[in-house]
Amino acid sequence: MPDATNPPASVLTRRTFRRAPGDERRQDLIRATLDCVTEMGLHAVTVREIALRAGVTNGLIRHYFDSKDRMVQEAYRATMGEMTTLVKAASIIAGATARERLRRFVAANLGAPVADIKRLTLWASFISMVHVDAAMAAIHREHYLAFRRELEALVGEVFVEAGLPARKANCRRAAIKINAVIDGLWLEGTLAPEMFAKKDLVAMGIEAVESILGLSLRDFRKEK
Amino acid sequence: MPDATNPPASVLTRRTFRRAPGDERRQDLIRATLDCVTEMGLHAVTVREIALRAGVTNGLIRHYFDSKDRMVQEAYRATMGEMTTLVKAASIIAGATARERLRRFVAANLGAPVADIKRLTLWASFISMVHVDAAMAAIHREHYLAFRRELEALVGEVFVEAGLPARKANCRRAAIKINAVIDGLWLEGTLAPEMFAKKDLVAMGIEAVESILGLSLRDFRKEK
DNA sequence: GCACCTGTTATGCAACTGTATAATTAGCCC
DNA sequence: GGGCTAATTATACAGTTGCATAACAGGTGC
Repeated sequence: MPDATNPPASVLTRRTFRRAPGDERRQDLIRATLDCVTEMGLHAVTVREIALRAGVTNGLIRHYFDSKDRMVQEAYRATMGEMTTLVKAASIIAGATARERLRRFVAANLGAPVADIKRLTLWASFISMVHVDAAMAAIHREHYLAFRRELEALVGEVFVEAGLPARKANCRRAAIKINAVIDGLWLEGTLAPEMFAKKDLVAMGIEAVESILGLSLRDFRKEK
Repeated sequence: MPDATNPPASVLTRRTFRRAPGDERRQDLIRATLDCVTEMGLHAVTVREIALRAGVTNGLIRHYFDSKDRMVQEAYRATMGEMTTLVKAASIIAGATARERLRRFVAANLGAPVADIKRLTLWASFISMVHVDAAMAAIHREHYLAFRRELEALVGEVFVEAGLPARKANCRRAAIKINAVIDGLWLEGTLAPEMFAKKDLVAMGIEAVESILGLSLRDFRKEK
């Protein structure tokens, strides 16, 4: 099966290759896995297709992962971690008020590159495994809790900043509701993007969060 | 492969069968498909397993469906229709106020049998196909719009009942937000059921909807 | 009770699947 | 520059997959 990088040369030559340093190859394989799930759906993913996309032969996969299932689990972990990183990067800015950070948190979740149909396809594929595969369930749980904990802390700061009591039970309740709004709008907006202007989606998210918290998220210090 | 209902008898006897009337067999096959997706995940579903569960031989599937993909699509349509029916049945009650009906609508979405991990597994499996399969995208769109249209109408009635202006744009915006809250809480509560008391989830849903609408959903006529 | 239609079974096939294994070779250390 | 190690290729294998086809038989109409 000669390709551009490996011309047939002589009939009996082996394909040339390079040894990838560090865990570069591992990353490539995970990335290829995610691409496959995105484009073909989890049900159609095969180790051969993954290897093809990563530019290696299929035997190599078993050198890096115990099994195909294990590789898919790692891919799940990777994609969730990526989303968390993206949202954190967008919302953690020095010197900003809690309100401003919460607003950015919401906006980051509902805008590019998080609100993306490929990402949603990955997410749904993996979520569909939670009931079937205990390892996937554990990964889900881990990331859900981290997400909500972060949101809960942010809500607490917002309450304090507004001079309101920040009782833990209240923060948790609010965080659960806000988490729901974010997830739901992310789904709606990503699955039917032509039905929402991007800014509208973010605006609705912020409005809904304001309603739930019972206070404005506008940053008066900055916005005059 | 003899089983209980078809003992080997003589070595050369054919398995007995009955001709199912109407579309009974079709329904059986769809139900079997849904069971398979629920228990094994979409990626592991095979026509043989489906046939086994439906109590027929695998060749029969092609007699009812053009292909496995087509059968999965029909199963998607069926499961979404079922959820819609369940929610409608719970919220359409004669003589109730719009507020009461909206409250029931929310409760029906967040309680059994809609908030169920098996149902969520089905839903996620199918959603993961929306980006890959145009037919699945069409089915999703159809049901999403029906759901939101229903919710939009209900919100309009609630506004009117409360003596507020029910402008279409406002109703739509509110419906989108409420839809998001319902979807999000449904996800959270179903994926991590041990973290929420059932009544709590419904209570949070109703609270959030009340915040978004800016009015109470308590039915004063009935509740004293 | 016979014939006919079609729902149903039985069987086969070629392609594909995940994984195991052995042979190769790239790159590093001395 | 000559090994040594392990990353990588190549190949094989047994089981599975969706689908096609032909034979069969349940039920209906007469």
